[in-house]
Amino acid sequence: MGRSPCGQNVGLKKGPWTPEEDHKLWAYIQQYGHGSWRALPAKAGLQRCGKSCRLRWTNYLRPDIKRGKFSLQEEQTIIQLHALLGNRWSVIATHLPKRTDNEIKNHWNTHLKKRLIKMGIDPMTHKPKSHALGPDQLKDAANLSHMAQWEGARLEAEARLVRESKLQVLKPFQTQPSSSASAHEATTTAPLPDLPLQPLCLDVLTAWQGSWLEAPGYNEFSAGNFATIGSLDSLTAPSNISRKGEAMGLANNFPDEIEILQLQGLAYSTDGDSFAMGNETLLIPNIMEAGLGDVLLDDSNQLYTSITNGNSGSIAGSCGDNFEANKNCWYNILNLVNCSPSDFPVF
DNA sequence: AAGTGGGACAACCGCCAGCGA
DNA sequence: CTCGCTGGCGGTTGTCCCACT
Repeated sequence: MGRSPCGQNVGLKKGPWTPEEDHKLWAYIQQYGHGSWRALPAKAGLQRCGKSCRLRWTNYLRPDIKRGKFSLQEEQTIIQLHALLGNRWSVIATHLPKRTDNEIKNHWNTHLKKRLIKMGIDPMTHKPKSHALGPDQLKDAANLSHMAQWEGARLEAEARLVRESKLQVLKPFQTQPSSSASAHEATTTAPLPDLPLQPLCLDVLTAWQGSWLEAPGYNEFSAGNFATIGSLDSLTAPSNISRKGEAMGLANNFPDEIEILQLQGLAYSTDGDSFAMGNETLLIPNIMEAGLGDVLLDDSNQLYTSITNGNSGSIAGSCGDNFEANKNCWYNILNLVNCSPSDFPVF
């Protein structure tokens, strides 16, 4: 490729950013947007490579970043998403508004990983290190693994949708340099209204799932129809999902991203107990009909409270809102949601 | 006061995918 | 299809700070 690595160019500065550099970068992006990161340093008068500027902006200077301590709920979300997705920090970050993937990754490595280890839980598999499951538990674990597989795919698709919907929302206005990394096509200084750039989160999906479940005719989206989509890639690719929706004559009066989300919900819900994808037919426990999103974040944004409301096998009792007071439930979920992506050849 | 070790977090590096020419 | 460029991602390293000896 012939491109010299960032920082190896003569005269380019490395290491911690100074307040002056921050101000230059901030001021430039506020005024012009970042445009091409490669060209930005020279234009902004910075002795840095473009990549360094981009990282500094996306991980630190961006105004839509929340800094400071992670809340308990954020930590629980990270752990649960990590169980589903593994080290896919960017995907996890889309479900934690205002947190960057780098921040989440650091927090995992320095806090959460160690905490899980202290609790005797393998941070990679999210399994207790010495724990033998009985036959019933193994069955539940297998079911939940399948569910986790689907949920992982859905979360990834959501992350992609968040990125793309942000771009779509920004397009008519071009750029608000301070708004987010998604403004990376930005080159103009057109003023923008405050846009709703919060990542679409699990509870949004839950809400939409609720809406389509009540909608007439949703049962038409049968397992057979869905199976024709074929591969997981085509399932999770928004464009394909969108086309599928059009082909099925679904309502067009929603914004694109909402329609796609609705279809994602449909992808999860059948009137039967199973649907097929590729060569695999999945059995879906009742809990699946509510979506694992309900497990992660219910309507009140509390974690793990609704898993026990479904007929989810051997998970008994009720997880309350407070983590400390409900460690057992927390352990149960960790025990059963064993869904390291590497376990799933589909991925 | 100086040295040391560890924690926390910022920043860098290398790889990869997507895109346009 | 290939090539080169760009930006994104995940893993790793560097730096700072603080507690402890």
